[in-house]
Amino acid sequence: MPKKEPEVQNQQSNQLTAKKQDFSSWYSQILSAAEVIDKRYNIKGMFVWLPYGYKAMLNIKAIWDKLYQENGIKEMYFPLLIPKEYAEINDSWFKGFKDEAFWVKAGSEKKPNYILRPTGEPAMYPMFKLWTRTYSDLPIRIYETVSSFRYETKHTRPLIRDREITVWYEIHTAHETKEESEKEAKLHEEIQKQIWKKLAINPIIVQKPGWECFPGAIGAVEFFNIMPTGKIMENGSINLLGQSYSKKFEITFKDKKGKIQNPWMVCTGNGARLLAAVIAIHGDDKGLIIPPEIAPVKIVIIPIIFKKQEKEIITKVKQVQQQLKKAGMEAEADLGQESPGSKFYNWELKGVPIRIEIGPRDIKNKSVTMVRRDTSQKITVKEKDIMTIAVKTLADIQQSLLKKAEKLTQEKIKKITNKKEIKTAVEKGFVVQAGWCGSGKCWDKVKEIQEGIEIFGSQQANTKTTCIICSKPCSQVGYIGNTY
RNA sequence: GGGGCCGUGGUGUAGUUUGGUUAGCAUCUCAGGUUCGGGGCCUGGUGACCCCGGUUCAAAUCUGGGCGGCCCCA
Repeated sequence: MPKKEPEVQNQQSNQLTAKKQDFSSWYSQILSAAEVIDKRYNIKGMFVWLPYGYKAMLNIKAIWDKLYQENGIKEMYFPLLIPKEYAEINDSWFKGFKDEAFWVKAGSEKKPNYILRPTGEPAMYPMFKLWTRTYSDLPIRIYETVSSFRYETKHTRPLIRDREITVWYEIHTAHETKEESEKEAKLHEEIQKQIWKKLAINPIIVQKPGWECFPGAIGAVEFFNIMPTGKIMENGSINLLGQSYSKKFEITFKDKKGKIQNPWMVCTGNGARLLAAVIAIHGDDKGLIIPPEIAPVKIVIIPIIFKKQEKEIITKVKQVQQQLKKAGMEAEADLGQESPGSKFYNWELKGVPIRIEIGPRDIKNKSVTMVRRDTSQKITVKEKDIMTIAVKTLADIQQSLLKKAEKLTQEKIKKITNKKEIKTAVEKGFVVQAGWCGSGKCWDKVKEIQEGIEIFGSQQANTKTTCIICSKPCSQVGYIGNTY
């Protein structure tokens, strides 16, 4: 039996593994250390959301709720159980999911008759069929936030690939015309861009190759993040379903001329991966860095207590907290017994954007000490200026996080023109951008380079270019990388 | 689908090769005291060998099976 290697990076249990050294370990440790989730629930791929992490997630949910509802998309709720007969309507769907679904058996039944929803279509579309009779019943534009369940045998990773996909929203719409559905899809692209802005992340937005879309779909736009490892993570897609699903599920309407038609459909969705991206992209060796727009606690106030002035200091801490709270800012005062240094470390782990320290020195000067989580910059702020400076600093943190994330992404994209360079570039942790003619032939050739490497999407090129594989002139670029 | 590694207090681990003392350490937690401008210190306390068999005077250690976790390859 080989002797176990001592875990060097874990000698001090309070210390995170360096993010650059081993991203996987860092990610895993930080989820527990920052109290995002508790992974010890005894089903692979399922975990417990802890209050702090769940609040961050729900703050993201609040963003999508607001944006979708403002745009007239209504929230609904469908049952988690899908009856077998609904699932069987779409045979290709059923074939794909029946072995990777959780089947549910009622007490006395011999065989399971229900599936825990792996996706929403078979729960929703039979109802769409009932609701749709004439063109005036359209459009249908609805969404729900719900869990999805997939019995994945591949290895799971919290918030990224789970067996219960939690806090997941999915939007389904049905329209009279193709044009209308395309307009809807465009709207969703804009809405998702706005969500990403609140997360201070700039994703790569690409057109998905047709053959990679849902069967029968006519196209899809996908959002990707480049992870610190250089691997790419799909993070949201907008699918133009065409009429394939409405035909399968026999959703029909009478148009203005009385002719029976199938509506054009769009679906899109996302969930906890949004938070995973925030954690993975903004976090550093000290812990999380949560963008102010979604931070569960925006400001933490820590008293620096000296015996003689204890009361005075605590009073001021509470006073400042009240002042911030009145202005609608989530501020927490940490009055615990640990030493200040220990509190600093803990709140940095949790990624609270601003820390305010109040000690004897501050009392004397009628000021507070303010520290930014992202830059560790420390400033002294006069008491009367706390609000203004805090608001300004939070906005500034949001901005500079976005800039930093954008820079990181750009640095990881390598533009190349020689196909021989693809493999080495990807192995070095780059995402490759190169001309691509759009053909399946050349797509296959890229896939053949190495297991895992593929063109995951394309964009219109700024200038004319040539395909990296077949050298034909073309006007689009493909993104090549190693998928998560 | 194929292969490898591993299950010890809440967490991270030592001990397993060669069976044998009260299962060690750190951290967390609890009580008390003393501290407090970057993980303070002292004293005391609670808490563990994944499950079921087998071998043996004796099993965390060897062995069979189960369950669970991690990793690699297709």
